[in-house]
Amino acid sequence: MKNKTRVVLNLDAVIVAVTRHHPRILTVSAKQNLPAIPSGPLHREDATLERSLRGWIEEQTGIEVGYVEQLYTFGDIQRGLPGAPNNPRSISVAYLALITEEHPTTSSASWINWYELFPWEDHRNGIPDILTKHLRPALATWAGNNAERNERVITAFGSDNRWDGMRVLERYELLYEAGLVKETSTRDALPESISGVPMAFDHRRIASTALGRMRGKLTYRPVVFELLSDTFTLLTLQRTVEAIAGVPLHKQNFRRLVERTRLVEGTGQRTNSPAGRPAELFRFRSEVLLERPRTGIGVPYR
Amino acid sequence: MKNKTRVVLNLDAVIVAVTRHHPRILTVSAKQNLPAIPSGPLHREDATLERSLRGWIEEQTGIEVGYVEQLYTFGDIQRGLPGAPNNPRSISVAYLALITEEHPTTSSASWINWYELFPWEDHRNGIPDILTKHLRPALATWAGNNAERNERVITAFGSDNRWDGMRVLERYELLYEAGLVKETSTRDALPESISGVPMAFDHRRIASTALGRMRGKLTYRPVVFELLSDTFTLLTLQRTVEAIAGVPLHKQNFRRLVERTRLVEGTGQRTNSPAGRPAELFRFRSEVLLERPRTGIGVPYR
DNA sequence: ACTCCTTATGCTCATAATGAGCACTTTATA
DNA sequence: TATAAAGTGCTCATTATGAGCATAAGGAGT
Repeated sequence: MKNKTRVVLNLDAVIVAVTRHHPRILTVSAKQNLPAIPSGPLHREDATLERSLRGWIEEQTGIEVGYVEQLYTFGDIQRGLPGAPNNPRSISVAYLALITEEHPTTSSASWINWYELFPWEDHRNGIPDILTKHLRPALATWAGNNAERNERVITAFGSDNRWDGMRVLERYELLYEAGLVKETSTRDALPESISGVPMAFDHRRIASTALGRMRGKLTYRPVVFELLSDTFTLLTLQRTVEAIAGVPLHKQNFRRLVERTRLVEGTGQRTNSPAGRPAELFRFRSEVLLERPRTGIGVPYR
Repeated sequence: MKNKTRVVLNLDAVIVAVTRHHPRILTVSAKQNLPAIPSGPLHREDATLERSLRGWIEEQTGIEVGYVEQLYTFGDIQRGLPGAPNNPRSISVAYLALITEEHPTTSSASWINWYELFPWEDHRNGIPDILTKHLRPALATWAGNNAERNERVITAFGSDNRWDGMRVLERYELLYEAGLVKETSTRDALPESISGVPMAFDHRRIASTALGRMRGKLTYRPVVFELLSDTFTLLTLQRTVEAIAGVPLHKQNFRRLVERTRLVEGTGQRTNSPAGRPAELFRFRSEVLLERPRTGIGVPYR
């Protein structure tokens, strides 16, 4: 073996909760007061990365996370501090962690709405103006008549009737490259109300990876339930899905789907709602873990 | 910062090619002559992990890989050599790399059929006997009347009419845990014709992750084309998909699908087939990169 | 020239899934 | 007793999916 690069390994966690239909992630404050994703070390004693991760999350925040999934490993050189070239290389293994409630925050930690980071991703009330009035024009300017750029813009941002919710990372990276977000700190950067709240380091990239992954997963695995308490109403379920997916859903059809796939079962109980007809409380049928494989390109064998 | 664990980082590559309908991965020979996935270091100079990866792949094998995608980062402690407890921890960032042809192998490298590693994954000629006659019974014995084990077996191995092609890793891990594969080297291990060819370290896990990922990706992104040369017949396309997906496809429906999504376009040319009617040669329409978002759980917005 | 083999294509059909509406019920609170 | 909020039932057009039958087009062999 020749030159082994010296490496420092960190475990980053995008900790997600959905509270009152707002999808939120936990942040701590880093240099220049920018929010950052919490991060911790790999402990020598821990047999697996995930165990270390759970460990420091609980130490630092008191939260015992439920569902955890590895997201991506970031190791680009820009991550290392700009200083001496002999600095060890910084490698981050990023995880997605889901919890069922918004926990009390410690002094240094706070929750931030995912759509404050990515305002253009929230289509629950239709196509956001931010997109049509600001971002797309700005991107068009950036692309000019560079064919490749234009194609990338189209692919990532689609047109109004072709919006792929999963391409969150692609979109953020494009905005980054176009110098439209604060992280690039060019004078082209749009105001935060449009380009979203900047984060420290490349953490907004990590957050966008997480959102994209969640949206993807949603379509073929019942991850929503990791965000809900034991029992919930169907409407809450729907709103939670909408919060992640970023699009409105047709109520009747949603219920039809949920029924058909038999994802949940009713407890007899009902909510005592503040107003309106009380809703029935449901619980997740964990038997469904062997649920329908993804529907997709002509692979039969259901 | 407290105790930073010392870490050695490696980049592993599952290099995939499909030749004459056989999906193959490149292996090198490791200790005890077991096949291993090629692996290389992270070079300090390279700005991204991917660049390092491409670099050593070309150095070691002469192959210039096309499509590359990060798979997973493995860091479980068993990976480290069992020796001194102060050994640095071994971390592997595994990548999936697709190439269009089976390249000439160097002295130490050779290609191995994916289904020699996972014989139970090949359903192209119906449910394999290996599964019904050997694996499922063996798993049933292992599970006994342990409810949790049984549920896991069902989830991973389904029943004959519920087989989720994507759960390759889950299945391998279960077999591993049940001591049925050679890597665990218990006397329970089934013969290689049933349990598949063992690999060094945890490399069969990595390979299974890759297969699962490919099968998943296949259903919503046109990755097949990374495995094909510029022009190809529709039947070749179909056979390639089948090779990865591990299931047979209905020819006419497959063609209908390909047409509808307008993934390919015909060149006027035809093959001079050895027998039978010549097929038209097609090429991939790269314009389709903004192709249909995944179809799935009630997220509209096509 | 004809037959057979092999692969490519065209078309039909039943069933299921999807996206969108309209209308109406149920229950609690003001 | 209205009103708000939430739940339900049902229809309908469109598209997707899984499966089949039938036919066309070359090439090889007789």
